[in-house]
Amino acid sequence: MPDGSVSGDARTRILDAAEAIVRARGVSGLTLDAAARQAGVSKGGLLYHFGSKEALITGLLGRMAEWMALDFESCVAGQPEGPGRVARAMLAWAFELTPDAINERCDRAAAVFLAAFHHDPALLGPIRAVIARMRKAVEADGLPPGHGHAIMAAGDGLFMARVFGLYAPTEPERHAMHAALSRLLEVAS
Amino acid sequence: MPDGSVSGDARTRILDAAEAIVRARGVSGLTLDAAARQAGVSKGGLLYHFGSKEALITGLLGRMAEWMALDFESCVAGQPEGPGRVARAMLAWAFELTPDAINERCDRAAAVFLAAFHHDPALLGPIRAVIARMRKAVEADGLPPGHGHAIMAAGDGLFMARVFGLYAPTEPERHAMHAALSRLLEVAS
DNA sequence: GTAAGTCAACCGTCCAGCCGGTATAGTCAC
DNA sequence: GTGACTATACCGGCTGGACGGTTGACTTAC
Repeated sequence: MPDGSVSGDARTRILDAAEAIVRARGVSGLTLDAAARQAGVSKGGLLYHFGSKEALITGLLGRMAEWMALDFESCVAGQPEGPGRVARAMLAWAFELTPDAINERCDRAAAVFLAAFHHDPALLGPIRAVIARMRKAVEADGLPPGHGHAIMAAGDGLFMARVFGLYAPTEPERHAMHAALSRLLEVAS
Repeated sequence: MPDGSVSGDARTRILDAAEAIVRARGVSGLTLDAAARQAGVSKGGLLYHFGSKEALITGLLGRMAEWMALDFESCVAGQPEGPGRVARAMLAWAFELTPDAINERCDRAAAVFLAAFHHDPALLGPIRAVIARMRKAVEADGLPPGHGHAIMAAGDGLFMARVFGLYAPTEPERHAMHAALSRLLEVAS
C-alpha cells in the first residue's frame, strides 16, 4: 500500500509538488529531493516518472500551456461576437475575475514560467506558441491596429507586476485601469 | 603596475562583469569565479570588494535603481508641462527611443532584475521604491484615474515580453501601440 | 514470474565563502 | 633616511555542503 496522505496519481502529485515548492520557496528551492519529498515519493521514484529535472519542468510547462490556451479560449467564447471580441476577452481575463482567481492563476503561471526560464529559456517554447496564437487572434480582431496589442501589453504588465511583487493595484485602481483600457475598444479611431 | 587590459576601478569593473555574465549566460552563469575572471580579478579580490554574492547583487541593483530613477526623471523633464506629462514621459520612454537604445536598457535592467529576484526577491526593494515613486507621480498627473496606470502597465508588458523573449513587436506594431495608448492622453473622458 | 513502481545509498561536480598569504604604499620614530 | 609597523588591495587554494543523476535491490499487482 503505497503512500496514503496524498491524492492522485504520482505523476500529477509530483507536478503539483514542484509547482508548490517554487511558489513557496522560489526557483532555487526546486530540487529533485524537495519535489520528491513534498510529493510523498523518493527521489528515485520521481526520476522514474521524469527522467531528469528538465523533463520535470517540461511537464510543468506543458500542463500550464494547455491550461492557458483553454482558459483563454473559453474567455473568448464568453464574449459576444463582433469587432474587439478578442480584446474584450483579454480585458475580461485580466480584470473581470475575482482578485483571488486572478492571483491564483498568476502565481501558478509565474512559478512554472520562472522555473522553466531559469533552467533553460528555450523551454518556454510551448508558452511562446500559445502567446503567438493570442497575438494572431488579437490582430484579426477588427480593431484599429495597435489597440489590441496595447490592451494585451497592459495585461502582461499587470502580470509581471504580480510575478515580481513590484506593485499591487488596489481594486478601485484596477477598475479605473479597466475603464481606461476599455476606451480603446471604441471603434471610432 | 597592476592590471593593464581593463579599465576603470575594480569595483565598477566587477559590477560590469557580473551584468555581462548574466546577459550572456543567464542567472545561473553568475558565479563569483566567473565574475572575478571576467573582471580581471581573482575571486579573493572580488570578495575583498563585495563580501558575499548577495553584496555583489545588491551593488548591481543599487546602481540600476539609480540609473532608472535618473533616466525617468530626465524623460519627464523633457516633456512640456501640463496634464498627462508623466504619462507622456512614460510613452516617450517606451516608444520614442531608438529600438537599440530601448533594447539595451531592457536587457541591462532584465539582467540585474532577474539576478536579484533569483537570489532573494527581497533584494528588489530599491527597484520597488523607484517604481512606487513613478506610480505616485503618474497618479498626480492630471489624467482621469487609471489612464496613467494603464499606460504604465502597457510599458511594463513590453518590458516583460522582451525579458523573457515572449514576443517582439515589429516597428510598425510598436508605432501603432504608441498611437493607441496616446488616445488615453486625451483629457475628454 | 515478470513488469511497473518505489526505495535508499551513493557518486561526481559545482560553488560560496574562508583563510593564509603577497605586494605596494603610507606613516611614524629616531 | 632607514627600519618597524600598518592599511589597502589583491591572490588562489581549500572545504564543506548541496544538488543532479545512477544503481541495484525490494515490493507489489497481475
